[in-house]
Amino acid sequence: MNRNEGASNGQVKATRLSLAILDEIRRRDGAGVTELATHFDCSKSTIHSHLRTLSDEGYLVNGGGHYSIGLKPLQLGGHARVKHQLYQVAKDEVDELAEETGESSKIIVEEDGRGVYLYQARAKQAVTTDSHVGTHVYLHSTAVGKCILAHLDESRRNEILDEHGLPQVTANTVTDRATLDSRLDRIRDRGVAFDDGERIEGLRCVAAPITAGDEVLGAISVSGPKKRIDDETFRTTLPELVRDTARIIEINVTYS
Amino acid sequence: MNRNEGASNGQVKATRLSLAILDEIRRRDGAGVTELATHFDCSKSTIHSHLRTLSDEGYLVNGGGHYSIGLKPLQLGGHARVKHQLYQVAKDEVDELAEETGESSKIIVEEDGRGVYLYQARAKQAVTTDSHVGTHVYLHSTAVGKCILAHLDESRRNEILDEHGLPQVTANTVTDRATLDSRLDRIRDRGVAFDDGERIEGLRCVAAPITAGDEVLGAISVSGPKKRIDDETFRTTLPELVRDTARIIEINVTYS
DNA sequence: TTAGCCGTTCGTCTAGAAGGAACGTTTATT
DNA sequence: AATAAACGTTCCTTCTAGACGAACGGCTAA
Repeated sequence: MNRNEGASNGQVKATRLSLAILDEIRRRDGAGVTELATHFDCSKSTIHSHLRTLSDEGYLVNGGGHYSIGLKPLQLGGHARVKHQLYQVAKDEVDELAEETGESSKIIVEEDGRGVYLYQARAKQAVTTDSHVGTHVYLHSTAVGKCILAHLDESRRNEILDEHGLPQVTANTVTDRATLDSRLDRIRDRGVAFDDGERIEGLRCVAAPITAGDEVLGAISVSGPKKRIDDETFRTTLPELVRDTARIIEINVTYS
Repeated sequence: MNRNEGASNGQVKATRLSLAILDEIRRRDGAGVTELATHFDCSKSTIHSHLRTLSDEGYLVNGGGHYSIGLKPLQLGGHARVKHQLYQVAKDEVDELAEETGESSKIIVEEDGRGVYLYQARAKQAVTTDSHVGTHVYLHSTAVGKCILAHLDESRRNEILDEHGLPQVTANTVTDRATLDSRLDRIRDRGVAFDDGERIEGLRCVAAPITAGDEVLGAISVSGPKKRIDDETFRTTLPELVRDTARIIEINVTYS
């Protein structure tokens, strides 16, 4: 009957469906029983019992038959974040970076071959983008992601790039493996990475990796609109600032 | 035949267990199969299949048999937060409040009769407390909570207080219903609430509710150590500042 | 008023969740 | 070094409870 993929052995099918429902509701920004039943090709009653359970536990909120994400995940996520070493040692520095530059500054870590924003500090005039805490992005299409890619060991890097490929996000996204490799080389040399509208049109970003020994913990970045970040700032001022901040964070890591 | 017990009707038991496991791992700050099997009084293999599923979906990370909370919940939580009206209109104001006062400033909303921190802005010298984004607190033991209680309709307020009671958190916590009621009256009169070490010893907090029409959306606060917030600041300066900021946020709500 | 769509509830059936025992490692003890 | 204890993990069997389809009640629109 159900032609599920073979990789789901020794797992709890009901939980899988519950979590898949959560994710679908996030993607749709809220949903109802019928549309979810259609999407997952199963009965309304099945979906309903899952929704009821998830609502009861605070993972969903039910607004007259329309279900949307509740605040319970925020408790778990907040916990995971606070316990994350990089968050503890980098948050204050990233706050300062945002304040000094007047732009948006972020901490990102790798998970399952993609990048996750751990934290975002926004100065008042900073642009609001679609990226908020918890957002997943492709590693090859952002400066922060390329920092991480550059410092992963080769086998892991190949694994990730094979799995996710190099999807084109904007006109400027690097979609060629050779080009990407040469960029990663330069990132390793310089200690900073650039993104000139590769993920979001008109958005420039400068990033630096945070390493401990031979392991990369994540990366930090400053990003803002092209019209406000001129070439001089983009190529000289910001790289120095971001690189220096990354060094301070690495020292924090060592003594924490 | 059907063993339906208590309040768990028409719900998915496997999902309930999965979510209970997540919460227990959060409380324990990571756990292993055996201790969880003991805690839930069920077989190791059952726990294991749940853990495997949750890890596979990114809700947990498995570090050599020790499981801890993953970053996937951060994605859901971040989404829920960004979609929350109060976060959108209050974040910038709360950032400013933290900067002006040099203390910690928060946004809180009510969920299931308890308070949830939606956002926290910390100035550099601000104290680090146990409360981070997503933390749940009792409404009667914080200034922000009392703001919300004061502006809920009476039936809902009674419902909440009956369900959770008035547990004593510190020596200063209000545990008497009559005392609480008179404080709530004063909060309604003044538009601000105070907390002088009622939740955390030595921590003072000033809060103001955010209302829209007759509905309370949540509350904002500034909190800091008693030694830094003198009586004058605590009773006059901060209340005015917090109240004014709340008014601005309420205007933002109206025009959003 | 009626038709159609929605979320919700109910009772049945069998898929799959739960349990127990055994395995392979790792860590502590003698 | 040998042994024991404890852990996470796997396998297989049993019967619980998750999935289903049909029916219900509430809502909106024609």
